[in-house]
Amino acid sequence: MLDGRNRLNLDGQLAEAVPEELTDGPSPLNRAGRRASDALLDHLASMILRGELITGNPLPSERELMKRYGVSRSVVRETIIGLAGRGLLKTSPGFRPVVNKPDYDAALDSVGRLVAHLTTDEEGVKNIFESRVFLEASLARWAALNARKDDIRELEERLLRNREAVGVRRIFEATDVAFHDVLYTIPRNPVYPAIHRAYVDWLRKPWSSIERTAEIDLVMYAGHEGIFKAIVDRDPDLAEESLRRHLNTAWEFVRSTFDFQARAGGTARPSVSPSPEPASGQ
Amino acid sequence: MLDGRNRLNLDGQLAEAVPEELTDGPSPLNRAGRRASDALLDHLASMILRGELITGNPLPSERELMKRYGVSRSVVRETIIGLAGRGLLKTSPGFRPVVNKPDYDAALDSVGRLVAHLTTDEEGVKNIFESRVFLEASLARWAALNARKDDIRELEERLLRNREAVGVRRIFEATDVAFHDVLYTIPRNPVYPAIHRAYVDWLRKPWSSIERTAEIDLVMYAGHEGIFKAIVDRDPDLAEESLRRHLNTAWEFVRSTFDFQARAGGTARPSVSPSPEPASGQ
DNA sequence: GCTGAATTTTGGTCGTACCAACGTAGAAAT
DNA sequence: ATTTCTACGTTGGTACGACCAAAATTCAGC
Repeated sequence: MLDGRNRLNLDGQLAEAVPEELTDGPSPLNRAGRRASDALLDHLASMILRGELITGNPLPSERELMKRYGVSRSVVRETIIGLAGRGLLKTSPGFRPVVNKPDYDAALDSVGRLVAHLTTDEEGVKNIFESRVFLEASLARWAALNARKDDIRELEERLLRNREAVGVRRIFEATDVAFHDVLYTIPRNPVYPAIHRAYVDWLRKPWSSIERTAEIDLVMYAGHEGIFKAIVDRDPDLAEESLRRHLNTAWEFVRSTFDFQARAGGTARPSVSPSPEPASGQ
Repeated sequence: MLDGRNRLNLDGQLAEAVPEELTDGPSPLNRAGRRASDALLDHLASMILRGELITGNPLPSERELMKRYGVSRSVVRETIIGLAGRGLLKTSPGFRPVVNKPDYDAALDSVGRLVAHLTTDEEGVKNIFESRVFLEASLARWAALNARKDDIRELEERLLRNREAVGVRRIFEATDVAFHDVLYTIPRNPVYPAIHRAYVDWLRKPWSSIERTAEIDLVMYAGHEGIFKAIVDRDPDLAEESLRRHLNTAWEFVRSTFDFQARAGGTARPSVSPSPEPASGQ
């Protein structure tokens, strides 16, 4: 029996919470051109957001849902896809969708998919990167002014780890990110760490394509050290300045990679397809 | 006639751009558990982002698409829903989906749907608001250091308009937003104005529920004036400080509204169904 | 008890069918 | 000839049934 296992905790709730929209009459267009899948979507979305569907649990099977709500499988599937698109479900082909209550991370993540396309040209990456420098510089300033002792201890520790990783690409990158991350946690607002993860994610591609040598790592590390010292010295202007300089240096490396890749894939549409040729069959 | 109207310009392109994934073999699961709708989605997404599908134009009919790509209607529909979820299409029941190339605004907008749920409690609003204060304070500092003459002229003009609107709720709010908006445009990075619109959007609900009197408007205006003067005087610290103080004052008003509204919540649908009754069956 | 084969369930896709809302085109009326 | 009305085709929304292959589950055999 699979009674209490992969059935979520919605055996009861669902049954009665079924919106009238989904149960009224035969099955034609539900009132006012509202899609059945939209109604179901709203319903499930609401359940997820209210915590009635536990995060991490799989959704009931599609066939179960269609029985439960009296809709066709098409509707169920479209609903699921819609929810997934909104970040309320994680789907992977062949598996049950998993409930994914959104937090700041999920929110940023959903932008990510769009931002991804904005970061295909240098212009887009530059805009994003610039905003990052701006924010992070402010965070550095804030840190210099407000960091607690344990914040500084954490910063120092991660700085050390970064030092030790010089020359070891993967680890250096990780410790690099980890160091910067402290800056985002100091204000103790969950929004910032989420933003940081988002930045790292968005800029990962161009970032990871930059050259890496022990010398370059050392330059980067030196930047971190400078930032750290300025914060320890409680010098906001210097902290900001150091961080700006550090990230701008990094940007130079990133930018240099664009001179290469910026070949075929221009910004607008040089478009590989030579001409639309409106004449074809049809 | 409907010849060149609601057919987009993709008669030619589509035909040849069809990815092999969608054409190979009979029709079982396309390689590696990849959903056909995902493949189609990527394909269309790419076309939209590359401008091959013109923004504002309707997509071809579903039946047309299924013929074109050799997939079933289910796949086409699921693709469309997926694209809509990503903000690449605007759909309204009964009408053809409309191409909607995303920009920073659209990106932020897609987060909005998720953020909306995070702003239902004071905690969430506070986090968001705090991040706004932080960013805007930095922008004020930046403005004090780098604003051009015409930036300052613009700022002054909007400050005046704001002054004139004291006491006239709707107009005051608009000019208020307009004033702040200048700060976001000064760095000349399209990301910031988008962020501002997003903030305004997210915080609109709690914001618009605050009390409004001529006196309060005057306090707000005074805040704007202080910020403006600090920027004109090229005093970054004062500019930042003024802005912080200004927004924190506003926050006090916002916060006071939570003591009231924190009743039923009433985000989406006041919903006829009174309560989910978390204790039923199972 | 644990591994592996047999079986059931489930997601992915297809195809067909029906409804209601439009829009078009042709027929009918002015 | 212009307008009006009606029949028909198209389109999006939904339902149902059928397959396949990959999971999940069960069961047999070691």
